[in-house]
Amino acid sequence: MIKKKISIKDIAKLTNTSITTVSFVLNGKGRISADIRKKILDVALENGYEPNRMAVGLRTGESKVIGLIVETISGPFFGTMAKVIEYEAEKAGYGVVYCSTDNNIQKGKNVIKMLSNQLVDGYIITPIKGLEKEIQKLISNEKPVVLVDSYFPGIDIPHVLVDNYNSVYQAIQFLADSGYKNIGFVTPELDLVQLQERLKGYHAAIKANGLTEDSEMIFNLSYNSERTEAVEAVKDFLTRQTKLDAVFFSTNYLGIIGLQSINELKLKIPTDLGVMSFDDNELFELYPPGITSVKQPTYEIAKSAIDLLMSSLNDRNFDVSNIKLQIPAEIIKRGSTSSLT
Amino acid sequence: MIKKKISIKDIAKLTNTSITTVSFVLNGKGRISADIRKKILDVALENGYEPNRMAVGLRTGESKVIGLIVETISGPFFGTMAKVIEYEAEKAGYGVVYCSTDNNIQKGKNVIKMLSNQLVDGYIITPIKGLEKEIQKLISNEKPVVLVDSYFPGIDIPHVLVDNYNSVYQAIQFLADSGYKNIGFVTPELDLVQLQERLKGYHAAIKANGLTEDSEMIFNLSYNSERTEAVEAVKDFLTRQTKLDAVFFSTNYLGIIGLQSINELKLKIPTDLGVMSFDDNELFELYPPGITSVKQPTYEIAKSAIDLLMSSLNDRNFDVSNIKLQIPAEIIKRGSTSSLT
DNA sequence: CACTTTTGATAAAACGTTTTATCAAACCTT
DNA sequence: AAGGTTTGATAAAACGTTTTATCAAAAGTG
Repeated sequence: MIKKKISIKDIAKLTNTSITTVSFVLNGKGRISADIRKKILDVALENGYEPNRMAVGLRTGESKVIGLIVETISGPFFGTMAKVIEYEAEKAGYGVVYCSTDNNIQKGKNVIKMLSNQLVDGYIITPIKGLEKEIQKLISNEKPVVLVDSYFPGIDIPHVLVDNYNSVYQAIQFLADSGYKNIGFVTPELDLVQLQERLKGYHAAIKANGLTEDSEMIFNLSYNSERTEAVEAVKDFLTRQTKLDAVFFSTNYLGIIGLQSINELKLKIPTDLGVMSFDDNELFELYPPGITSVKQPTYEIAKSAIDLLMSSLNDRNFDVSNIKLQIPAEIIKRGSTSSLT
Repeated sequence: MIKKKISIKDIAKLTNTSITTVSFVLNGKGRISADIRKKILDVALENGYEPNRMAVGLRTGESKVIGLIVETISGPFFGTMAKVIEYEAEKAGYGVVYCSTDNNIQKGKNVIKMLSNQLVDGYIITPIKGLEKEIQKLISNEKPVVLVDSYFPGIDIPHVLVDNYNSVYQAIQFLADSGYKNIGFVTPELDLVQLQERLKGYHAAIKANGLTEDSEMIFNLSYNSERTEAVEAVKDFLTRQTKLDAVFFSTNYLGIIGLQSINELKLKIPTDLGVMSFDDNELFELYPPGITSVKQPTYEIAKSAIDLLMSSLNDRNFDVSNIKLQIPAEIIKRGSTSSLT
């Protein structure tokens, strides 16, 4: 019952032709008469022929697989990202492999090494500091790379991400317009450009609106802490900074931590405290009274990234190294920021 | 600057040995003297040699990649699943490719076809009706398969999933013990065994506790409806069935829809209505007053599945076809089911 | 010392493709 | 009809491994 996979050689035998002829027909190359062509195509279809990817890969040096290296494989950002990329890749005849770095440099290096053994034709990567060399090596080995969600300042690698600075600026502006005066900022203690830019956006908007500036109102949360510890830390921050009338969480994960903290402190949103978070999610939509958020254009980011990658894959001397997209975010207004109404 | 990848042949040349010798040393096979061995190893390390997976795959017929085919690539079930499998696979020197079926038979077939071209050595699949033939073909082609989350009744393919029947039975039992008498059941109109078993568990527990039995209290929600439609449908159901004092949602997704419906109807949980859902998630934890849920042992399921797959991969004539694991779930008790306190 | 056995190393085939170079036959030219 | 050109088909090499079969030299045997 074990049916051996049929090969190009078998088809040649079955049709009294040569391997070359079969290959030509199947790939639409060479010049083969219509009747032989038909005969071969028929036999191939009949026997459900599928080329051996390994052999093709070995011969052509292409795997028709792209690698998606992401910070963490759970999370809504990854979800849509993966879906879009999978869909687009499939249309172009590519498969997708996913890997996660978990914000760990060593793991990132391993993952890249593993994928780079001719396993993958191109990469979409959410980069983290420390991986600059490895990623540049990929590029110098002719493997196209597109970064998403972050980038390496000063290094010319194409990337596409949300406009962190301006979206946070507008978020804080929105809070200011809503009447908040003392706006706190909670951010993870991670050395990532995108976080720094969010912070810059915050600073700029605070200054521009003449709101309270106080470094005490900015809280750097240690990234490694357990969830419960993190909640405690945020609670601690919120109880210390009693003057706050609103708080902005710079990441999705932190926003959730924040909600839990606020809930445990029995603070009322938005009357005791206005709340806004970066990166929308389902919880923010449903959690009463609805949490105002900065919604990343995840679909657009993913789509641009895969399009970019496909372009470099299809046209090897199409220089993409200077393509740097920053896509505006959308502010989703919900009940958590309307203390005045 | 483009450094060509070094091959076994290059190493042979560099060390004045033969290809065979290098291969033997690198794979710990054959018998090679210690000094030659050292020389080869040194050169290999120095030049960062990595075998060409394509060539190895072509020669050995193994790709060292396993395929994970899942219903949907977002969602918390997939998240942990992927993480565990990735981790365990990597330990054993395997990579992982992910694909989703989106509950669509045709897409499932495509995905399997794509992976089966010698691209993948083994599969972990969340099966859907209609894929029986394709999956059996994989097995008869010597590719190990482990099903998760569901299975094909009457077909001997190893699988591991939560004990749907008993966990829902216990859930309803818990609701009964909490004093609820008129318990509704909302389930997607999908022809999946696991859903049928959840429904059976419901029926059995209702009967065993002498609670109100009424087919009107069971609501089959059309799966294809848009989210807003789904919410309207559930709202409609809840307003029609005024006698309900509690409702059980048979899937995570439905639980969320349910929460939104209940919220829009301005019903109070748990005083107006007790709420419980299958499959825990972050929203249920944080959404006030906390939603009681049946928490799937996702980690255990994933771990068992990958262990099983690895066993069949490592020992080809180890018969796993009769391994059928049903792992108990845990009931997470929260505020949504305590109207009496 | 003449032989068998063990040791250490290798040549060569095979895996299934793609592609280049080649070639005979058929078709045009004039 | 001789030369040139197009057409249709193929042989063979190559991609980078693994593995079987082979073999010379070294070591063991009586």
